Amino acid sequence: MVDNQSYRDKKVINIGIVTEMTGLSDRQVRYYEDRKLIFPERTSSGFRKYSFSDIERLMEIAEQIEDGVQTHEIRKDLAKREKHKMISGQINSHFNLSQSRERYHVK
Amino acid sequence: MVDNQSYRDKKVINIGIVTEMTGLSDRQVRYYEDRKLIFPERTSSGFRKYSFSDIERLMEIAEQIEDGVQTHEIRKDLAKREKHKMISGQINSHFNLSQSRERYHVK
DNA sequence: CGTGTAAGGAATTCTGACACG
DNA sequence: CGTGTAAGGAATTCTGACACG
Repeated sequence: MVDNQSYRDKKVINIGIVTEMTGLSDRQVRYYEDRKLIFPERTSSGFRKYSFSDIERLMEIAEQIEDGVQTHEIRKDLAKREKHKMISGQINSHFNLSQSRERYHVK
Repeated sequence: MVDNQSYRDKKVINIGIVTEMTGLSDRQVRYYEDRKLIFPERTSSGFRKYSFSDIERLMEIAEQIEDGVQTHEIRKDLAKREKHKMISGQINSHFNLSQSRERYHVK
């Protein structure tokens, strides 16, 4: 079954639960989205929906921020990882959709 | 890691997503709770929170209802299953909390 | 019995902005 | 740069009840 993985990645969690689980403020969570570090989905009415893996990701981000890493750097690390995934053949949808173009601009 | 299981059982999903995923109405979902077929948690403000396994359970319930099985019967089947789990040593919290007393009354 | 619905209220989330630094 | 906050509005969820059957 591929189900466990899908539970981990399925975006069904409101921001309220996310802040509770991560200890971050909603302001922080939204800001990291603005900085392109996380990619929640939206309900038709505009509510953000997160997955468990988003929550894990946020905890990683929080650690780095505490260590003084800037969002810009964290973002570059993400790009690096995604690149490896591409190479290994694991396509990531948000990467394809929102980052592939940019990669050829960012120098 | 025990994490996959915890994702499955962690109650973090609002009723809106549940109705969307199961195709049931909120009225139905709440009714099945009233009938003691599912056991969502509550936020401090009273919002119901469901897990992925709750959603799976709801789909099972929906099937049985369609087959004309009454909630009362579905509930008894649940009790039966829980009993087996007890025997095999897998304690289930809601069973312990809300049903163990009852078992000695229900004839 | 199982489910639909209108009703009123309370809690959640959203965006854009000002603030500090 | 990263985060707090007050502001106003829109969408969500909650409960108890009436309805049908």
